[in-house]
Amino acid sequence: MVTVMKLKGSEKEWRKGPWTHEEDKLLTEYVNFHGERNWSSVSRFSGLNRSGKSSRLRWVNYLKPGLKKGPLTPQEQGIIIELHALLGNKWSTIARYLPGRTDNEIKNYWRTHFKKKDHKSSHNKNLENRRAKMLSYKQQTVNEQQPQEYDMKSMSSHGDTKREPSIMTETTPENEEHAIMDLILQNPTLEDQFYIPSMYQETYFSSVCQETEGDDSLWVSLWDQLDA
DNA sequence: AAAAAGACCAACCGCCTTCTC
DNA sequence: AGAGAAGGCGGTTGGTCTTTT
Repeated sequence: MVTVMKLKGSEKEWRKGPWTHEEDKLLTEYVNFHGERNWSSVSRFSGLNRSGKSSRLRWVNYLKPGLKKGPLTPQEQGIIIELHALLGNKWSTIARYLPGRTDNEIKNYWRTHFKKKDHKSSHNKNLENRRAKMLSYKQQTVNEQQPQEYDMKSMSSHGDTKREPSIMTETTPENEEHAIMDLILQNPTLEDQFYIPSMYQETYFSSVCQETEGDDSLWVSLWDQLDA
């Protein structure tokens, strides 16, 4: 059901609820002409009665060219699980490593498949241990390198325009984690390949996924095998 | 066949950060 | 420097479809 929202302190009433084809068309025309910015101007220039926030969300999650439709591949699922183990609920960060997938999609996937199931006893503990091991191990490696050797070139390779060079030189925990992740992806050591099998052993991993499709115990047993 | 439960996903909300003036 | 606006993000909700009982 579509409703109309009245904003506090404003006479403007925004339409809410599912988007129509006509609205999608208007929004697409607006973005094609004005680019992905000035979302608050969408209603003024396009005739849409949607808030800027709503318009941006619709574009980013549904209309933007290059978005992949359809179910996540076993490969993508594996990457999500492993990046979540490393990064936690940083959905937008995880999405940067999965071109064509949105943070909302990844978040929905995670909630549907894993959130409700409490694997804390074994699965989650293994993930936490792995994350700690990897960060500790890679931190050592990063500290031994010049920062410019890994930070910016890896950022650009992932199409990440948000992180600027000046920001990357700062040693915030988030930047360090990104740098570690990028370093792992670009220069995998044998140990990395052991810890992140889905990223380096495609054939092995997808065959396992196909054999055990739909079985969440795969991940528990996989971690157990690796930890053995 | 029908009701209940589960799965999936689009969209909204509120908070935080960044930008602009 | 600071206030307000805009953008971005994670959490949550609610509707629809599918599966199970």
